[in-house]
Amino acid sequence: MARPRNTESDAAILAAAATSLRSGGYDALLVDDLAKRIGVAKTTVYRRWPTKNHLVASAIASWQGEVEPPDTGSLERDLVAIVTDLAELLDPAPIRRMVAELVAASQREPELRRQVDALWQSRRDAMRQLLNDDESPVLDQLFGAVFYRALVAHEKLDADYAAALVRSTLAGGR
Amino acid sequence: MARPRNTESDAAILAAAATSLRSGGYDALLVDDLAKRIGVAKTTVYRRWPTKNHLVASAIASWQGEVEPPDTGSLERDLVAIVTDLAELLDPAPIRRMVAELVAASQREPELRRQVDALWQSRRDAMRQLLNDDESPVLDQLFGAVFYRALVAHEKLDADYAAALVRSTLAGGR
Amino acid sequence: MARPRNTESDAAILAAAATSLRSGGYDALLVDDLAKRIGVAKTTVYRRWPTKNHLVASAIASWQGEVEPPDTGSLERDLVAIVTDLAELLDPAPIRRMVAELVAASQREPELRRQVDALWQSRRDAMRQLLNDDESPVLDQLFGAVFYRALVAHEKLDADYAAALVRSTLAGGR
Amino acid sequence: MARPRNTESDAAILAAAATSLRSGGYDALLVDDLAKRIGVAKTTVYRRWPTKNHLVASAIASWQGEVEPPDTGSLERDLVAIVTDLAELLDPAPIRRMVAELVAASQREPELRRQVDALWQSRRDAMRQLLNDDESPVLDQLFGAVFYRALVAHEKLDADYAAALVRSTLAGGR
DNA sequence: AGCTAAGCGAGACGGTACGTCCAGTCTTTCG
DNA sequence: CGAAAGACTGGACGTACCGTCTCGCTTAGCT
Repeated sequence: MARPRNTESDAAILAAAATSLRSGGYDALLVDDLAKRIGVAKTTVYRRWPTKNHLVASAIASWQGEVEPPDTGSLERDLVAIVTDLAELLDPAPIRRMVAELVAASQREPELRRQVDALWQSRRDAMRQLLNDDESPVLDQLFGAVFYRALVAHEKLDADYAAALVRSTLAGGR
Repeated sequence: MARPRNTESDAAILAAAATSLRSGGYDALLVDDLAKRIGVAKTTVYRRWPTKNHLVASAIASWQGEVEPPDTGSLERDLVAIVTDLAELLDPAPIRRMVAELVAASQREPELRRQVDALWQSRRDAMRQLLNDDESPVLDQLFGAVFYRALVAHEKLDADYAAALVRSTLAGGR
Repeated sequence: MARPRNTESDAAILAAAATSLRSGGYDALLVDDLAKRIGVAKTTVYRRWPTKNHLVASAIASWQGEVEPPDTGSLERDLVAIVTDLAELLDPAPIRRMVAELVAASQREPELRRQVDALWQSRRDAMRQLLNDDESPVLDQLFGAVFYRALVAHEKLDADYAAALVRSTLAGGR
Repeated sequence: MARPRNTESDAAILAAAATSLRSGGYDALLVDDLAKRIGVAKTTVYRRWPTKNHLVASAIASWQGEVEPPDTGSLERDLVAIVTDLAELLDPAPIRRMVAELVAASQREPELRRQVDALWQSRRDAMRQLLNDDESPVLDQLFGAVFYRALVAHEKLDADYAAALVRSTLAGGR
């Protein structure tokens, strides 16, 4: 019944936030600047996201399309598809940096956690469906390895690695 | 001729920093508070560490216990020992929070990265030695799964999980 | 031809405004709160009064009846009647506070000035009529003394003072 | 033992505050601008005065000139001197505006009141001494008339008026 | 009876200050 | 020179409140 929120503002803010994040990471996103840049009042930002952190979470979530569960007929090929997609997503340094910030922020703020978790949800769903086992640690092994190389080991992530990882996981270590 | 530095201050600062980090992570460590709490001038802190980040790095480095490579005669038992150790280390929420902060900070600041990496080095070395293969993704699968559950999936980490993870990794998924 | 304004809203708004003003003065009157409290839209307030200041002026004016020029047959008694009335009006601290705000606001905003001036007009008219002299500073002396004690000197204002003031003014100082 | 406060900053801040107040009254004094203008961090201002209001109070207190009690041998001439001085002080519109703001603010904040009262103190003292009567309403009549014309009646204040006012006050109305 | 202009509740919006928080640097005095 | 104390710069954050705007709905009164 009241004046509806301007959905263009939502989009503009998210877009601007994403741009800032990509360019210089978390610290490059200044709420004041962002608002000024897109011609919106700071209050309009804070009405939508109570905190810079919340905005960051949304910005990332927004730039992430849904992931379709692959269906190549082969479990291995399907797994490779999913893992490769994630690996290539997490390879660029700016992305690693931001994902790391998000992971940290999601430990601090429960609200944010939900949004960040949602980021990976479709990938998890696709994987669970393929594995057909709700308990198997295989999901952790595959996704974990990718995150681990991105955030902890600082190693390269590409299609070759993804393939090797899936192969190793399916075959077992000795 | 000049007054020597008070080495007790070094220790006190590191200890206080570690305490803060454990309790609330990176953001809970405020240089001002820390100095006041232990009765030291802020300058005394900054004379030793040029930056909060450097201090954090030192604090972490100081508390990293060396991990002895186990030798039970069985590869699986050895792996379970290492993985269980890490899993139990990363189970408590405050630790997760802080590790997440460190991971994020280490993406921001290259200097910090080296120190944070050093934190896990002895575990990596032990694992590499057991695996006897510098390229195998198995290390990523094991450590990655543990970090993943701690930081991304927010799931429990205990000895049972560690054992199941090792078993799954060695046996292979199907 | 169009829907008429709801006159009950006028009254409710004025009443609520007066209450706020009495309780905590100018700063205690928040248009948002006021509207919410009485279940009226902010626009309904602003349709009637273009500004918080205008509303404040009306609120005060509304609670102030017209002042009848007294006619006791004696100039002194008439003057005492008028001055006592004003003095007793301006004695309570909340009123002083608000009058002070109005005086200040009327310096800022010419529009408001007219309304605030109107507040005192009937008293000025009555006085002028009694004095029968458009130039005499006596009006300033009488009204001025009362305002001065209320706003600048922070001294008591009661019937006794009013009588003494009139006496002194008529008699002259020495 | 610690670094002492920079007393020049105190003075510079007060001077800048006074300038702002004179130019446009209370609302023209913006803490941010002020700090920027004199090359000081906002925190340096807030370290000294917890609030804009406190700063305003100090600024006013700092600029109050002492008034010497005149001694011409004639009561009337002495009174005219004092009243003329005040009248000419309060004639310019910007001053009226600011005085009105101060009067209002001093009703709001007790701390401020003391400082604002001090502004007029030496004039009151001089007047009391001349009148030689602690109770006489004559002081209220004279000062009150001037303030009244400045703040309520919006009428001219000059030496002629001051003389007429003193004459009227001494002679009595009728 | 329907059309229309305005009132209304709800709340978004632009704008502008305010006061707070912290990192890192600088300055003073003492030992 | 080292250390304690704390002032200082600098810059972002989130809050508060004003006055305007835009919805969708309601209510006269004119045709």
